[in-house]
Amino acid sequence: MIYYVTNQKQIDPLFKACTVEDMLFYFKDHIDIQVDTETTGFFDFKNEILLLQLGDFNNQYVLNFIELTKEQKNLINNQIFLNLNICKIFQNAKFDIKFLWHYGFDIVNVYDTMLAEILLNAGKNTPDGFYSLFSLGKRYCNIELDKETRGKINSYGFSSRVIEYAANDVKYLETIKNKQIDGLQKLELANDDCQDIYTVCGLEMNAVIVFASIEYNGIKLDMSKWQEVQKLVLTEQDIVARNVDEIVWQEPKLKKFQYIYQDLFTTAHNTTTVNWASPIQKLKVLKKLFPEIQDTSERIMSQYKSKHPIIGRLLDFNKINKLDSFAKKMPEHVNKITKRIHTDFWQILDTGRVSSNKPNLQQVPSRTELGGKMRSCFVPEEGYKMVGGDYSGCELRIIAEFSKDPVWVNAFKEGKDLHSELCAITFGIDIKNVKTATPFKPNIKYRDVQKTLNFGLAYGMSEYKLADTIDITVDQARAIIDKFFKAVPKVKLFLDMLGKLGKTRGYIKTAKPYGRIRWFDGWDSHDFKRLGEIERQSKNHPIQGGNADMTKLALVLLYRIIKENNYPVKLIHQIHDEIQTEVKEEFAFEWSKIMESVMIKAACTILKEVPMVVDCKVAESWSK
DNA sequence: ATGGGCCGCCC
DNA sequence: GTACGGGCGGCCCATC
Repeated sequence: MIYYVTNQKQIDPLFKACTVEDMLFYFKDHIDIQVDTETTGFFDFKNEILLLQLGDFNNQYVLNFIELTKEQKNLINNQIFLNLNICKIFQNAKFDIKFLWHYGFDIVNVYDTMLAEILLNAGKNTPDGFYSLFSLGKRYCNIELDKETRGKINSYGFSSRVIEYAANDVKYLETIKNKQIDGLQKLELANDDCQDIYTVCGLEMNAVIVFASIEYNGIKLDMSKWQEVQKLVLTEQDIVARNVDEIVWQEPKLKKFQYIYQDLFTTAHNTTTVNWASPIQKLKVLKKLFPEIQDTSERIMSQYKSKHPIIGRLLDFNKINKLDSFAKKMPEHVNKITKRIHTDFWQILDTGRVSSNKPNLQQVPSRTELGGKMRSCFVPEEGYKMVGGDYSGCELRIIAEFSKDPVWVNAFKEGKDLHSELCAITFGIDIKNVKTATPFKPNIKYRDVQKTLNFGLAYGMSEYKLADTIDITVDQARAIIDKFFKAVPKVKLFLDMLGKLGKTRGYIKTAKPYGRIRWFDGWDSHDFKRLGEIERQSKNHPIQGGNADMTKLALVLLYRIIKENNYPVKLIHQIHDEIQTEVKEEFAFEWSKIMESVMIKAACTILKEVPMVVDCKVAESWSK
């Protein structure tokens, strides 16, 4: 039965009229309630809720949200949303939660059918729309839900079709949830309590509220500072462009090309204007100098760096061009109402990591000097500080923990520098000399080779890639890798075991207590390219995914602590192994200590033997 | 308008 | 018979 909660005298006979109080009475002893909202658009601090739907399989209540009084909203909030005993089931909860917060509601105990479905299928090749409610309805309930009506809902009143559509959107969620939970339990991704944060399911269902809050809070961009940096970028870009131009002018082989900066009076006839931002045009010009050059990427071009001065200039151009596009775009993402930037997270990638969209705040430049300046434009409000924490050497510690290699474990236990320790062993040199040049390449230090190796092995790096990365021959690279694995045999055993496990079972999991699963499909025993991929992904998933599990747990614990104590702290960003918060000035130092201990506590859930180190800093801006 | 490819930014 | 894991997106350019 569909109930329509409204003040209207006449309603469609298909529906029953009822009051908020009637509805609350019906839900009194429920443990699951299915929730959805219909809104005027995507959440942007301006769009509004039109309908709020609450229901179970038998009865769906469609509330005309515009007519709800403050008292009625309070009742719904206290008796349903804040009721710990009632699980609120959503499809894509993050969307609705932000709207509900905007109207003064708060929420605990959430289950998201979309997230559960993503967990169940991580790594699988799924078609577009696989996680939509329409698709879930079909798979789990064999029902064809209406997908036309959404978007045709307007604020002029609600037609019967709209109300029926809205009701159906919450009718099947509980059925879907129950079937998903069966699947999740079979894979040990959930236990009887789907909110248990020490299972993957419970972790994600708690984390969705945290990611909603990070998006809702947003992050402040100091606009005038940003414009200053943008000017610096433009100045630099101009210099680089003129440098390119000058070299083209001086190079006889490039006589017929010119760049826009070419002085009009000296321009020769029959010239072609080159857009250096175009890979195709750039390649055409470079082929005049190096007919065999394949593309204009940094990887390829840098091999020609010593052969012609234009190469270095074009590399500079590519980089500064990139920074320029960041500089140009970022201000467009500042919300008109909040004056802050609100990203949109995708909560569960195949490894369990999170990605960030529109804008991607996980790729704000930081490595170069100008990049660092761009990052420092992200600031706290007046009277607040930025407090950030990051896991130090997170992935390397995970390798140490699970390989149990004594060299790695001891390096972390004793707080030594792992790269230097391993470097001395791999190359058989004294630890004091790890920062000296290698015999095969005088511009590369021993320790840098080791660093590349240590990080690369978590990705299943081959001798070809190592050779490419540090510019040595494949034979030299192979010799280094052999020596390295001889020095730390347990690491090799561990990684080989993971690679084999993934290939034989068709899936791989992160460590206990989580065991986040990643499936491998679309391959057969002859498909060597795919098998190579699976092997590398099998090695990487427990490492990268373990990092993701730990960071998500830290976020959930931090969110709880902030709420319970009403701390003046906002979670504002997450970058894989880093968490950023905005904190009232007078509380910043104390918070940095709390944050450090909570992040370490989260890490200890996964790392039992190897210690974790968290670098927590109070700062005036987001920095490296 | 749309979409694929190039290339570079992040961890 | 491959050749480094996980991402996003601006820009160019071909295509419609």
